Amino acid sequence: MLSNLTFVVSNKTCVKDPIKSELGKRILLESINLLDEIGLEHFTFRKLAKSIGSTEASIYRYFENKHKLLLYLVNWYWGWLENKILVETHHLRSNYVKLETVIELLASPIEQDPTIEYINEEKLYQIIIAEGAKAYLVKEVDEDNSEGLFLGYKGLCSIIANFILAINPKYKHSHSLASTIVETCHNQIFFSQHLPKLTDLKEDDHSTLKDFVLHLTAATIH
Amino acid sequence: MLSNLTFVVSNKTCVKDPIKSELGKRILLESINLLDEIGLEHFTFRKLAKSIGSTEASIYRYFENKHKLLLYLVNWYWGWLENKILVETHHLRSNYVKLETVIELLASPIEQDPTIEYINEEKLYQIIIAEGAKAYLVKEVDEDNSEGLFLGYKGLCSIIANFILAINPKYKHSHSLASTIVETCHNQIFFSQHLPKLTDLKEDDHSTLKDFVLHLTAATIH
Amino acid sequence: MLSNLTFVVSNKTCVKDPIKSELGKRILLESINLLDEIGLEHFTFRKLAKSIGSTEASIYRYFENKHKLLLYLVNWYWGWLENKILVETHHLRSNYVKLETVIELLASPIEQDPTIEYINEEKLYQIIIAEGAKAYLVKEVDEDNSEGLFLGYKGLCSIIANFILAINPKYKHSHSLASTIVETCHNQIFFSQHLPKLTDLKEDDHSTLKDFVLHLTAATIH
Amino acid sequence: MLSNLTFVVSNKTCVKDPIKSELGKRILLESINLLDEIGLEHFTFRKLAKSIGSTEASIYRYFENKHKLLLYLVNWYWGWLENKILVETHHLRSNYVKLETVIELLASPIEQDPTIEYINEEKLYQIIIAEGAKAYLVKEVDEDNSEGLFLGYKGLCSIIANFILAINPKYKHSHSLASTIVETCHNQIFFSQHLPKLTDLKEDDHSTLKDFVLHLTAATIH
DNA sequence: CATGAATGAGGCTTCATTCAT
DNA sequence: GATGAATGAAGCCTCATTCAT
Repeated sequence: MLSNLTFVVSNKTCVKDPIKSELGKRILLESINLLDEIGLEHFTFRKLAKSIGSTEASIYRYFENKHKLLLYLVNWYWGWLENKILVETHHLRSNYVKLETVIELLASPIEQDPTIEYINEEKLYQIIIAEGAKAYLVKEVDEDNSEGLFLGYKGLCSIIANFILAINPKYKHSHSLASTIVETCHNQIFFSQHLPKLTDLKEDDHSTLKDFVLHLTAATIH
Repeated sequence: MLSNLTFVVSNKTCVKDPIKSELGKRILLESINLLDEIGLEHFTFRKLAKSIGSTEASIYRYFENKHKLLLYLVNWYWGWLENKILVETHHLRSNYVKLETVIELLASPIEQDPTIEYINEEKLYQIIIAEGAKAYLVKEVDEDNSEGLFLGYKGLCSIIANFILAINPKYKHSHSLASTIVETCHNQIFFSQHLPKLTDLKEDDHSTLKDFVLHLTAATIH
Repeated sequence: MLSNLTFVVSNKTCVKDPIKSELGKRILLESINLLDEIGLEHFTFRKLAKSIGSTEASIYRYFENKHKLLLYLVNWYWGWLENKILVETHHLRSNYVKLETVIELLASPIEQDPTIEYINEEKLYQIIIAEGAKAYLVKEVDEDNSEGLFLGYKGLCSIIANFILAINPKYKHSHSLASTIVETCHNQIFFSQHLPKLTDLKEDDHSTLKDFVLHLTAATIH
Repeated sequence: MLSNLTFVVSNKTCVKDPIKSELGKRILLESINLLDEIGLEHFTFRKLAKSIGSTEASIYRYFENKHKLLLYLVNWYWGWLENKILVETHHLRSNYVKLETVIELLASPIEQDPTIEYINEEKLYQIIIAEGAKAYLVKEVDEDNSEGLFLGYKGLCSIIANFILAINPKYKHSHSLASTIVETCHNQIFFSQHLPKLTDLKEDDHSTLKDFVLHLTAATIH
């Protein structure tokens, strides 16, 4: 059986892999806390350094800048999700149930994994929702892309697209639908939290989210 | 008949309405150029001041900060769109055709309006796509929301949701679907430009986008 | 008659002309003090700001970086010298006496000009000797040159070269000799101060310097 | 007969002689590459460490700082030149021809010596021209001098001065002329490469340089 | 109303160096 | 002897903002 840890984050996002040292793990832990607390715009390496009781220079040994740090976290999430999807679907027969499982996973908060003490999954999920799009909504997107920094997202969409095509091989927009599903899951939760007029979900109502996305997906494919 | 100019941008976004003075219009014109060129993160009032041949202090007379300026532009777009939708749909009988018209408008670039010389619609559309989400993906979203800075987006979604409900009054997720349509139109174009693996559209292929979103919407409602 | 002030420093070296404001003049005054005291390598805008009781940001309104500030000072010197040469030679008949006058000026410290209170000529002269060459001995020299930042030096050499050619129109290396004269005057004083084994001058012996350079020049031309 | 290798670099410039280990030689090799490529101001031990695939700490075992490293290289050049001069002149009878030989050597690029694989003579020559003066144009010059870090230059000038005096024992400025010859050879090449208005040489025209300096020297002595 | 001048604060980044292995 | 990790200090620069005119 596949384990929860069968994934690695693209190391192009970091100068040095943070999970390989105590300081690195503290950087991850505290950057998640801080990003969740103050948001990407207010987040600085200075503040992060202070909150981990270290220095900016030390953080620079791990990440070039805060954008790369965000990309690391976002890639971690994509990797975690892809892995989770594979683990939860590989034994399933029905393609439809597979896709349902994917949407279930996407529409739910990440589960806590007590064996990984340097990632707070709950907060990371909030960061993905509130800051995730900023990983690609930057002028440097093409450059980042050519460095392979979005492979995680692409991999994830590719898997979802394949599930879609397994159900309906003639559907023309499998990749678009896949990315729409992913983005919608995040957006609708954000709207439920902050702009309720833009959604029908109650705050953090993952169950309704799942209904909405599942229905939308199923209807669209057929 | 409704005119193209029957909308006003919420003046909470600005200290002083920029369209009421020459300098204000130059601020709008050049901020669109600059945002399109360098992106929100690299955009500063200093650079803007330089490119309009004025000073930062002068810009502060119009906008508190760059976030408010972005909100102004985004609201302008939402207002323009709402107005355009009303103009283009009020004479239509079929609710389905009305919704189709909305998606057509959302999936197309803004048309140039030669009578408004201080807005470059083409560039503004690019800004909406690349920076629009940053208008709400900020820690200050609740504060901004309570100041009414997202009324434009809400109004737009409300109209779309009403069209949806007119077709199928029993559909449970009209607002979620409305915001999903809007976001998807922007995201898919961005992906087509920068992350093609996440979409099936060719770069800026608005026609395919329309097909994708229209089919998704129609299937979902029924 | 020509006045002492018939020269302007190329304004490409500064963002804003420092002699046009009180703060600007204080920047000049104190940068000369500080450069003389601690040398270019140890000189920073932070230290300069502290010594003028202002901030780095304020200094940046005048000079892009310390290299540009050095170029400003060096250009001031070149301009001063060119002007001085013109003033002191234009009434002379003998070409030989003209050249002699030039060398006399080059081999002597700048005179104090009590009307210019923001330049300490004595210290500036020391800076030229100890740091002047660093104005061009940089990787950015070609870029700086194409921006016209060395026009002062070129103008000075051109004048000297013309005096040389007036004496011996057939001399093939007038520009090389001109720049050699200038560089030698500075180098020999530096050596007399710090590396006496490399010169025959006693420390700051401008009289012997003049003899040396004058003889070298005269012998070479004929 | 004197060999090409009868010289040692003053070991005061280094903590540990780099030619005595593989890493040391790599440090020399790559520091020459890097200095030539990016210049002294942009050169750091961090960059050097990266380009030799080692660490800053390792470089500190050889050199205290980049200034000492520059002094090492400059001394290597002075030592090489002194040695070369002795080798090429000791068999000559005519004092004039000896001086001519010296100028020929000074005015020519260093020859490649295939037996010394850790020094790229061609690049070192460029470094001498562009950075050499910075070895002494520093606030620490007196300190460095009292540690004997300029013995190489002094030795070189002493030899040249002796040749001058052998031709004309009554010439008063033999050391000044010697250092002027050395500096002029470097300056004129630099000017020919970057500030052509300050010289009559075509770029890297060592032949004309030789003519210029030889004539200047000969005329001055007599 | 618009602008020019100035600046406090802090962002981002690198340097030079040390310590432990 | 060489290296990997860490960091204090500082460098360089820009931002957002205010004040006086």
